[in-house]
Amino acid sequence: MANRLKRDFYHGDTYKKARKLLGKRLVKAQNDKIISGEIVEAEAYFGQEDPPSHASAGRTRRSETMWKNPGLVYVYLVYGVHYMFNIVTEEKGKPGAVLIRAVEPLTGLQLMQNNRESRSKKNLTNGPGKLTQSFDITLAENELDLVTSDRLWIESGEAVAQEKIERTTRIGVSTGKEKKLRFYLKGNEFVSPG
DNA sequence: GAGAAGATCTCCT
DNA sequence: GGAGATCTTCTCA
Repeated sequence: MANRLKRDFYHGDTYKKARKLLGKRLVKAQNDKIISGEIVEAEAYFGQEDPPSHASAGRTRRSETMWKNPGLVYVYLVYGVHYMFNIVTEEKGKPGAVLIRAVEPLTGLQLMQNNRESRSKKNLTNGPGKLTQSFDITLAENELDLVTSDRLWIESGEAVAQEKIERTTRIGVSTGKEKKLRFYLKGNEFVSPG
């Protein structure tokens, strides 16, 4: 836990944070066991000027977390089936978040397979709905603070070379498709199929 | 209080 | 490659 990212990492431009989160380690404590994975894919979501972002509709009960302190976790349910895991960025009072779309499993493989009822390793975390299942992230984790929580946090990992980062348009959104706000590690097999 | 839509995954053909 | 699952949240009456 020594390498845990501090508040100032999350504070600031969402676009840059999405890119910088690649290569970092997402860590979850579950029943005294540790689950962790390297972030290999992320997307940036802004505020009012970004149609697919929940924040574009204004401050509502669901999206209120995006206006709160950077470093908080924003979790919500899509299609009544899958949880999405986001990290709040920007300063307090300004909406912004980074959606974690995929991670590469590092530790706790057994737990992940139990949480997802045993699939192939590659299928555990190569998509936003899958990784929340593997990490056992639900609405109960909404508004957790990654800086102070003792069950969910992010650690710094190996530095990622600029040329290994690919930038494309976001996936699964119906508006604002033209913006290239999705980042992923080139060639990594745990990046979502899209 | 009812109706519609959604930042996805899985199974089936 | 396509549809169904399944429920929270928001909008409008």
